[in-house]
Amino acid sequence: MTETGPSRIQSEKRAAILGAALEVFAAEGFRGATLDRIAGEAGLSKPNLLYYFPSKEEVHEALLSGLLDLWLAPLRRIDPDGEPMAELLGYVRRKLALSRSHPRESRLFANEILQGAPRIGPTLSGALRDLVEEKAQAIAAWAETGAIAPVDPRHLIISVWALTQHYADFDVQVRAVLGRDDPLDGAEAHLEMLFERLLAPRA
Amino acid sequence: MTETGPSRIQSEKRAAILGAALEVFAAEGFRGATLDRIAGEAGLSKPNLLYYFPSKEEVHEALLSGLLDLWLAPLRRIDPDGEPMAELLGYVRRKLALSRSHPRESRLFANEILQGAPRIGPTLSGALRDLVEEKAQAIAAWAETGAIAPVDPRHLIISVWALTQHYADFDVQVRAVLGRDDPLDGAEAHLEMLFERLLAPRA
DNA sequence: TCCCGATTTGACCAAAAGGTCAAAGCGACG
DNA sequence: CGTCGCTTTGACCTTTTGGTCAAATCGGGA
Repeated sequence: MTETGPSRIQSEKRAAILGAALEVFAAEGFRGATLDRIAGEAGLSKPNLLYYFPSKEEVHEALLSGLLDLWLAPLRRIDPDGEPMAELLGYVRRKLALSRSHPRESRLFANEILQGAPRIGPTLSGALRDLVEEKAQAIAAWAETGAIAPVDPRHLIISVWALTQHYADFDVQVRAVLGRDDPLDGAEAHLEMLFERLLAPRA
Repeated sequence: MTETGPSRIQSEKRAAILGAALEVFAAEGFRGATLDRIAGEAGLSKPNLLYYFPSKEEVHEALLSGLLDLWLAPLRRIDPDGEPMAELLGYVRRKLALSRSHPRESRLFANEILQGAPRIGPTLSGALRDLVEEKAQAIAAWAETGAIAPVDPRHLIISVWALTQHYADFDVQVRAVLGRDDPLDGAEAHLEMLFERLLAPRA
């Protein structure tokens, strides 16, 4: 009964495929991506790719599952018992860091949402909604005590998503406007200031 | 030499095609969209569509050209000689209104940028960049006089884009979280407040 | 070294998709 | 009401693409 995990070559090839697929799906969307291109970028042939994943759909699925977890981790780490301002600014910082470190994941997610979330729709109105509701409660409580200025907690969260993800998803446009090497540098200071001003308790 | 414009039927069919194409390109991206679907949605056959436009590329091109103009109109209307706070809040309001009235255009644009702006790339680093630079100057001047709080003008503009477009592009996600009929209603108040707090002159 | 299962590949298939074309249909104007 | 040009269509072509399969190759343990 010795459970044999996937062989070394299995994990390596599967990882290579997922890496290439992330690149291609993020850049072209699901329908625009081709197995040939993914296989080529992963350094193997199409039939070989199909040996590791039964279909294009399943490759995509493998990427998407788990993505939401990664994506929501920063929000999840908000601690209702922490110092409100620090918690929220920390959230913004973590989310922006994620955009910088995982731009392809961001674009993969953006593609899925843009297309109407055909594959993760249910999760959105399930787990996602629940998590947002939970954290919104905490934020609302903070606002009530006056620890932060009054805000609509849900729209606040949406604002964090919009502002941080934009730098990854609209990278080319941001670069065209800023013409800088790493636009994320300036973004960090800007966003920190933005949320400080937005949330600073009123006198 | 009586110039005969396009016949009534010509304009009608071309408009129908562009409408359908906007819908499909926005939802599926360029490569994901098919001529059959566009033709079907426009109420004609594929060869008939090809009678009005020489190729899929040209349909897409027709949509994209002019889109940037529409998209940048709100920014263009910022008046350097106007009242700073009113100008900027007016800009936000106009941009959000555009997201509400033209969600498909927003998604078409998002798709193009996500895919690396293969078709409007040059315009981005040309006309777009120039316009942003021009308006950034005005905003910087306002900040200098203390009429608004100090901000990085370019990142401010990017923030407006991110926040307003997000409501159109990520519509399904926003709806999943808010569960409301029209999320844009709450958004307007929220964004107005956000930018007021961000830009209100310091004491 | 030999063997057997894991891995890889070239050839192939069917469906989808962009595009062409000649012929048929239609409509406005003389 | 007949004609001529604008419009529409079905049939067809080629390329691309997701996927299959049998055969070949590889690689590590006995």
